Amino acid sequence: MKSTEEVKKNILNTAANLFYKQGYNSTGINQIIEESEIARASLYNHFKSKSDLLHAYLEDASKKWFDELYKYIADTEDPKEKILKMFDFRMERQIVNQYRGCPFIKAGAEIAQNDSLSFEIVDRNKMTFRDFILAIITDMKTDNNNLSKIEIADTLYMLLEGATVTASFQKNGEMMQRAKQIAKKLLY
Amino acid sequence: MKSTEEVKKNILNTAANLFYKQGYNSTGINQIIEESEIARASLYNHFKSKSDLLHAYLEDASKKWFDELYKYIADTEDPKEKILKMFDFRMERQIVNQYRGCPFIKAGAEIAQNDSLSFEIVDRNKMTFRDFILAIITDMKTDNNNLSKIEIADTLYMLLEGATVTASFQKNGEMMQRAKQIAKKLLY
DNA sequence: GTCTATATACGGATAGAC
DNA sequence: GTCTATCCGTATATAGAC
Repeated sequence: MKSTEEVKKNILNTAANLFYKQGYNSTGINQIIEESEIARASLYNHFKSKSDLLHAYLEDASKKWFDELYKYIADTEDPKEKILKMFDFRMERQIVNQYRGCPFIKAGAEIAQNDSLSFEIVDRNKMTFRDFILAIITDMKTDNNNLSKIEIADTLYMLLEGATVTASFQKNGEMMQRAKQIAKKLLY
Repeated sequence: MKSTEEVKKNILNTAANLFYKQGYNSTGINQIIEESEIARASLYNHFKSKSDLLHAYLEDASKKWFDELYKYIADTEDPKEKILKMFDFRMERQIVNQYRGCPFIKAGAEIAQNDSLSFEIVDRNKMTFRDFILAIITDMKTDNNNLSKIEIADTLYMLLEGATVTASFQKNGEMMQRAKQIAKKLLY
């Protein structure tokens, strides 16, 4: 009925949802196989361990995250508007996800200190995002002779991360709105 | 030999270390009682459940965190220097703790969505910190007529949170140093 | 490749002796 | 209040049939 590749995708999708919503450590293999409606050994056929599944999830989620971001700002031309749209992008995601916070930071916060591969994937995600912000800033005229373009990009990046993490325990988007207003003032 | 209050403190200290270093979900009751060298039922005498222990840990750690911060900046008078010392404070802690990140955000990232008490404690910790920054900024002359004092405080707060969380997956303090440089430029 | 059955360890929590 | 013994559920992972 289902191809082996579909089985794998199915497992990955189920795991992605559970890992994000419940957390990695709070999600058991049993629940994943149950909700995927596949056999236990099928999971271990496609992924050699639970942490292997975590790595696959993080890689896949990161790819999808950027795909969605690019799509979200695709028809925005003005660099400053592009930046502000990033705030909207992350705010909308947080609303949809009931302020569970950034999936990558969330995963990074609960994995063991020796799981360097997970940290690496999270780092790559965040630094790619930071570089993306910087690339947009570079295309921009700024009269902020106090901060360099790199510093502006870093500030925007940290505003976004700081605001998103704050939203995750406040369970509202107030700080994200404030961050956007600050960004607006920094840019204009 | 040991008073009942000492037993409780002992359990709390052990749990604090393990919860922060290994994570809450990765730390079992068994390990806590073993390393505390107390009996299983003694733990349940002092704390009615594992999550009760978590709440006690978060409250206690928050109190100690502010105690240490106040001590750290006690002999600094200049408001701007006080702010910069906060960056140093958090950087030093991250070095000591091998870049495990902020204990409150770390806990907030792995607890269940319905554990509202934990979120509340984390939120109180962070907003008290944000208000403390704002109080210092209020005492300050700023020529930044672009951002209001509240916005400056929010920016500094988010720079600190964003940088600390970034350090936790990069496993170095580079972004925290950058954040401090940016803060310096924002303040002077 | 997918299945079920099972191995083995540990999770949180409680009962009843002292 | 502290102790040990134990309950029951679930954890990750593997073996062997089909």
